[in-house]
Amino acid sequence: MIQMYFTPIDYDYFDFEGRNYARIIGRNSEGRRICIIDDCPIYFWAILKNRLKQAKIKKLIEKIEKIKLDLKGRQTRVEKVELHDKHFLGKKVKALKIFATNYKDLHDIADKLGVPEIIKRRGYDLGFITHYIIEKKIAPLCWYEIEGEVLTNSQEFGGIDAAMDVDLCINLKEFKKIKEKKFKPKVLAYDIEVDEFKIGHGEILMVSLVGENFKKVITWKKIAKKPSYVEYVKDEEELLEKFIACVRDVSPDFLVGYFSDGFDLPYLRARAEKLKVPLSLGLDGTQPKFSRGAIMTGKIKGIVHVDLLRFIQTAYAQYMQSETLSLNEVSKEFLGDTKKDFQIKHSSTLDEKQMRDYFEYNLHDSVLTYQLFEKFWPDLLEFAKVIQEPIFDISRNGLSKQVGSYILHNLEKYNEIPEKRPTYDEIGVRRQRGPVEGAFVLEPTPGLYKNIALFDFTSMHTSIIISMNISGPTLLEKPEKNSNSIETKMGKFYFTKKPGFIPLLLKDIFEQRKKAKAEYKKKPDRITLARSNAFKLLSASVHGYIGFFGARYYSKESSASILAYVRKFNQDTIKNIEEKRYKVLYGDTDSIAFLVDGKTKAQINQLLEELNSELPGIMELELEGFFKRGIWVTTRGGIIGAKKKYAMIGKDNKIKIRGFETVRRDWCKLAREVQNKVIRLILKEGNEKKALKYLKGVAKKLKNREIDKNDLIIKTMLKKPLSEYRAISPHVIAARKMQEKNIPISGGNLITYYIAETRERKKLVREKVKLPDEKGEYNIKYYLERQLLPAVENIFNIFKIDTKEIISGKKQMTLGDF
DNA sequence: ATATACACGGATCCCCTATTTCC
DNA sequence: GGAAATAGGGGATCCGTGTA
Repeated sequence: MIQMYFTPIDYDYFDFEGRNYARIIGRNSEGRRICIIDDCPIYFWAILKNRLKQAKIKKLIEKIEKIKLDLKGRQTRVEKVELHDKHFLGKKVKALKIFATNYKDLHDIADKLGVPEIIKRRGYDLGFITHYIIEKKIAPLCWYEIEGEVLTNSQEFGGIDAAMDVDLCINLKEFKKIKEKKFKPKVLAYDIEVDEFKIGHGEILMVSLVGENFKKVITWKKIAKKPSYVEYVKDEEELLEKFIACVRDVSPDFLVGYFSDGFDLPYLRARAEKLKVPLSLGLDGTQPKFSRGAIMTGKIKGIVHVDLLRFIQTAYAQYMQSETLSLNEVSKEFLGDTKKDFQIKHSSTLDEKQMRDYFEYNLHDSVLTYQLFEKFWPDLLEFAKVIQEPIFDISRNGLSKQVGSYILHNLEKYNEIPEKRPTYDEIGVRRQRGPVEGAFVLEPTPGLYKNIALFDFTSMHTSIIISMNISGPTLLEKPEKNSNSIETKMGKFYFTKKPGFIPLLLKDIFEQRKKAKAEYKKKPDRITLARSNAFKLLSASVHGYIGFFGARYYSKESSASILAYVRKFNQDTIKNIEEKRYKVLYGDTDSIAFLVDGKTKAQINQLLEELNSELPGIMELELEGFFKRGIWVTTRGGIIGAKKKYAMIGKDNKIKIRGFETVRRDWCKLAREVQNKVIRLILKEGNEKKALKYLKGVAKKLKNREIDKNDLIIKTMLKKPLSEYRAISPHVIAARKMQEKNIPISGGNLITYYIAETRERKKLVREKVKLPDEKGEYNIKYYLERQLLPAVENIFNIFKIDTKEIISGKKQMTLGDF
């Protein structure tokens, strides 16, 4: 027997003699790599019909206990059956806990239970790892004092210890959770360079590897003076072998790439296959396994393969400034560093110096990836600990999956049996029912306003779910007295006031977030911040989860009700503010902007307090801030006020711009910058004259072809494969042109192009599209009339200035000379 | 494949009518 | 003179990208 402190990092499982065993790879407190083997009770639930007689239940149990199955070359049987008092969807039920030998057979056993006494069968679709973590509570990256039997050259489990490249293999006997210990994971970042982008179609030229005190570029492209970090190999075959040897040598906990699920790892595999080099990266010598599906996922046994891009996509993208999630932009935002400048060309055309730059470039990509991982590690760590799923999944799962996992791991507190995943057909039906009515947006009156106050509801959807106790299980079938009710387009819905487990769970998330936030304020550090963010993201996603057709706890009625409350509280509050004789300018979902109108700060706070006193439960309205000026414009060509488009300037001169072309990446830089400057000039001084003068200057430059073509590039995302486009828009044409030039194009590519002059008169914009490096002159008419003017004309319209006339020079200026 | 709805606005698509062109 | 081609207007639709 051996005893040690241990933290789990990666989980998988195997079958031995028909039984499931979890295999957990982790580290002990000395930093040694440990593999522990453990099992857990395997069972699912059969929910019984109401008021079954004891004798009948007993008979049923006896019958079930006799079930034996022989499938997939494996014998399986029910080992025992217990009767339990449980909850299902918030209701008390009697349920049978049916134990069996193999998790994979639970579904088949459940299929054998089609008897009238059993109304539902649940809990067989969680996945073994999730089931195991729930059952044993050995959660990722927590710390445990473990006790077990060392496996050395033992025949137990088919000689597993000999196959695994770890320091120690232990058959777990006892464990208990202990206080957190410091843990610094071993990380290796990697990146490959190739000549042909299509997976496996070209040779791998080089691969870089970066770890702590470790920097290497492996290549067979040889030059005269090689940098010290470069290591030569004979050919591509040897490059693969060397790469594998390096990974095995460093033996990292995490092998990290950027877009490596979609590119680097599949490329390595494809080349390895072609050259018949086994890509044995796994700790047991196995090759990476790729899951099918639109997005490929590469899994390496024992080493957690992390594609950072995917984690950033789900957990961070919505809070980021970057326009794309390219390694370059993300590094700039989070590290203040960028990729090395290097124009990638076919390697055969590169001279010695360029090749040296290429090495440097390749290495630096891994350096950035390594540093980004360090940056995001606290977030990955806290997410994994909060949600209790392995980092491999945490780093790839979308928000619905994360919320779903969190719920599953916390059901036991409420004695709940898990609901099943919807079937494919059920999802189809749910999707067909269409969307529910969303939030309310108040139409603004266009204009420039002074002294504005902004209120907003704190975590509005979340606080409504909690305060009004909304969820599928708390929805009442029939109206009841003393319940919460709300009118929606789908009908009137009633929710019990007896707290349901989903609102309670959400309340718990909400409170834990508050706690983490307070902790962070007291002692700001990366970990408490990450924890706070994890709870924040989780709590903000629950409403989306409830309305998501793939969710276990999907409830369209609940989603409709939440949104109906959102509208109601916002509209009622607007009415209340107006009744107090304030002029409300604008409101969107959970916010309300209104004129201060000479009132003092204390009076506004008094108003806030009054409004808050009428709100139920934990709902709260807060003062977001005071603003010196704000502008709202009309819709294009219309007279009505445009929603989701405004700009305000705070007391601190900080400018908040929402929805305007300035913040949209599918407008050219010139239009965006000019609009931004115009907005700033107007907000800062409340005077449009300077802005107009500035605009005139830019228009003149544009007409004289003095504008840099780079400022006129339009960027648009290709969102799907080229062939799927029904409307052939300019960016589709640009993408086709790129394809003709053998630049690989796929959904997710940011397409750049500009609009050029053409010899003949062409009607459609798409006929004037040119790629940035294509020769041509920019189309003055297009950029004037379709970019520059549209971006600012609505703003000047507020001041009754018609920019069209001024720019085209058809009419004398009405504002005097400047 | 998958958190939700609302909203703007460019560009094309598509149908219609009026006008021009062609034989 | 009549059919076919073309232009253009305007609403519908597609598409991308924001706000919340």
